[in-house]
Amino acid sequence: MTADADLRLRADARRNRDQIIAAAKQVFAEDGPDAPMEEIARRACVGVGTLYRRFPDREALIRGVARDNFAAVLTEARAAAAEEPTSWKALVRLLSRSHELQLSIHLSLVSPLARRVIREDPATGEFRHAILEVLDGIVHGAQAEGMLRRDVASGDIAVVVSMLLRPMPHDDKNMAEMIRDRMLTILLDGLRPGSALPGRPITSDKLRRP
Amino acid sequence: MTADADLRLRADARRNRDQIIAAAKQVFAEDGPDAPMEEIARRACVGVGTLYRRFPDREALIRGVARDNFAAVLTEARAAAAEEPTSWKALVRLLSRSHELQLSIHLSLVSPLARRVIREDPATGEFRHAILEVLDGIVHGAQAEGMLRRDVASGDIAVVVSMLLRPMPHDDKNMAEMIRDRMLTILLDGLRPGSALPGRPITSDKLRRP
Amino acid sequence: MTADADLRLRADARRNRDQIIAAAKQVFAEDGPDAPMEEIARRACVGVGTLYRRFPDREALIRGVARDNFAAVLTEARAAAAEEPTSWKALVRLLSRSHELQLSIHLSLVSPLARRVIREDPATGEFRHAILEVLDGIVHGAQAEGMLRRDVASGDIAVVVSMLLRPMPHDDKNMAEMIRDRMLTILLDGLRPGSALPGRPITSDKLRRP
Amino acid sequence: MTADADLRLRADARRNRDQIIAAAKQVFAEDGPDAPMEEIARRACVGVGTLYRRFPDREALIRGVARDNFAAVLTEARAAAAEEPTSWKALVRLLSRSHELQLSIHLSLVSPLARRVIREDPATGEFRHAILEVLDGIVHGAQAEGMLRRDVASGDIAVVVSMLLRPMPHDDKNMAEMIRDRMLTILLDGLRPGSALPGRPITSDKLRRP
DNA sequence: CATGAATGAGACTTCATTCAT
DNA sequence: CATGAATGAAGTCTCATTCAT
Repeated sequence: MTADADLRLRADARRNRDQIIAAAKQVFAEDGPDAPMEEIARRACVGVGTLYRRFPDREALIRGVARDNFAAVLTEARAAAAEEPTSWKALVRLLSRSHELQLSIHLSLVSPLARRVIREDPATGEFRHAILEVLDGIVHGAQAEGMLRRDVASGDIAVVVSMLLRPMPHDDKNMAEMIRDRMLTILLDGLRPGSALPGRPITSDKLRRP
Repeated sequence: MTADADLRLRADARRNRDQIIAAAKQVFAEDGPDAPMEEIARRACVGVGTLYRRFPDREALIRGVARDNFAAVLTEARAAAAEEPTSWKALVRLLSRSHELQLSIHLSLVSPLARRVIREDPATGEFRHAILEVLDGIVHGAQAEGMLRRDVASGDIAVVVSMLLRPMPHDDKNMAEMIRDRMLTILLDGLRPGSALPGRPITSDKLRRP
Repeated sequence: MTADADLRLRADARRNRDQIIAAAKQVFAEDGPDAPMEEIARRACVGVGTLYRRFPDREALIRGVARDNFAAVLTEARAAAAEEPTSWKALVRLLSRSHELQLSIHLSLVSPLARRVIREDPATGEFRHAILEVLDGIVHGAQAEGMLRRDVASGDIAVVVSMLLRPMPHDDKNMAEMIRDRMLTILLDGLRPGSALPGRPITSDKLRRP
Repeated sequence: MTADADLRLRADARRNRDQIIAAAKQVFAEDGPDAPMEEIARRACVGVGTLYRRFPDREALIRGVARDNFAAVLTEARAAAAEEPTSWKALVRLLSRSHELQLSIHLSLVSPLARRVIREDPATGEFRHAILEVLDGIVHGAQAEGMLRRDVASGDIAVVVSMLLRPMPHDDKNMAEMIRDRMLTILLDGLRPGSALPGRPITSDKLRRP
């Protein structure tokens, strides 16, 4: 899930690195990607110095989080495709619970810096590509099953996912979850074969540079 | 549009205030609500001193922007309700073009500070309340017209609006617009009477504390 | 002696600016051009913020000091040329007491950063050019007087000055002064018409990019 | 060349030490004595830990470099005295090419820290003493030969050396060399018997605390 | 009142030094 | 012993806010 270079880290260094990524995910999610580096270091129980040794600057850290994150999403997408009996069910699963994905979306949504960093990182780009490929398969499958309207493509689905996974405007956990479920249903209803959509299907390569 | 106290401002002071709000909207939209105060002052063509005379601190400025913004949305919602021939059309109009609304949503989305400030400001709260009341009327109207599924309430619609108006994940203006149109159609399809939604309708008072 | 833009500064800002330059000269002379900015601010009796408002970063400060410094040297050179009865005496005066010059030399000697900044600043370059022009006149005059060997040019003299004005390797003030006097005499003796020098005279344009 | 204790080092440890000193010389020459320790370690192809095992802190490293350096200078001075046919020629040779010396001078010139460390290190002091003794012999010899003015002492010569060996204000290698040659000739001319110098000869003990 | 200068707290980053592996 | 990871103090710089002009 992480770059090859990291595999050669000493055990303790490796542990630190993971703690830092985990802490950064948390803090980024809570305070946005401008959160103080010290806060992240504290959360990871390391000194700032260690953080900076592993990630030379904020951009590198964002990059690190994004890669780890996209990698996790890819895993999740593959699992959904492999484990669900139908493509439509895989799609529903992806739409309902991709918590990892949420962070990436939040990140690239909120901060111009983060957006740029993510866009410019080739490794993240590859993950994105792989994810969209899996999604492509699911979309075509669901269309073949007659469950999904034929005038959408995996790019449309990516957008739907991103809409669903953005932070819901409610602080209450349960409420937020119910809201999300309702929106999911509305969207799924809207995704069934029905009236024609405007424009052309958003194919995955249209999102290459989001 | 603004609190009563402001009405007594001298003409030039008034102009300053408006310039500042306008500049702040721009800058907040571009750089988020943590943008340097000097930048906002510069854009408004006033000194920081003037900005601080009008808005004692950043929170006051955010408050000012939020009020102005919610007021504009209210105006827009009332216009839609008054001018469109059917409630359903009013709803579609609200969903398609509420650029003012976009900023509020962006603001309360992105920054914990802004979220708190908006939530805690009673004046903004009143605007929100008024907006949801108008929306209530539209929703009931559209349901009476048989165009809108009966298991949604104005709170659900507010959520739908917020989903649609968040920044779309694409830098190309046209692409972003097409994406939005497609999502709008999908959502409208999903909002037509159809399969049952999970949970209970989100009534407007459920969103009182967003 | 300072750039035009500075003339429009408010009176207090102007005073601050001058204090900062003066403090920076002192501190640079004592601790080199890597000295903490805070130290300089303290010496100038201003906050760091003020220092950074006037000079956006260390390079800008070095540049400011260099300009001020070269301007002073130019004044000194012109005074020597104008006030001394013979060119040779003007030359001797320049060689003996150009305390201002000392700092510039120290600066450009000691720190790669300072060297680069000084070299790349066009304003400083113009001062340097003007100084070398004055020196040219003095050199030619002294040669016409028969006091100065004919196989040197103003560039050579600039080098001699720089050798003399570098910090002498002794902490005792008086000792350092005596040492300098002795070296001055040795050098003046060496500069009188005598045995041929190797190479070609260093003309001022050879030092354009020192 | 180095203190006795070092002689007992195992061969590989010895090699490490030498690599470190060599790297430090390079790096000090390029970036000054404040250069990062890691940089020096990297250049020496050892870990920082090894560097710190050999030299407990930066001062110790500077001390090590200074000793090594002064030792080399002493060797060079002795060689000049022994190999040149006349004392004057030995003097000229010392003045023209003492690259080792250059570093010491650079060091003690540039950084207050280095200056203090060098001054306070007894071992370096002894080397300095020995060097000045050799120089004394050369000076007296040259005076006896009638080539050197009688009102100078070895301290004066040390100063002349230090003037000549400081970095010349020019980036072009060839130019710098030509400049140095010209200055050498001027100084040698000035050192021939001639007009009386001011002050008293700088004897070597006057430089004991430079 | 408007202006923009000054302040200083706080965030970022670097690096000397220590210490676990 | 060698290594390079971890630490945190210290320096750089930014910006919210106050205040003199």
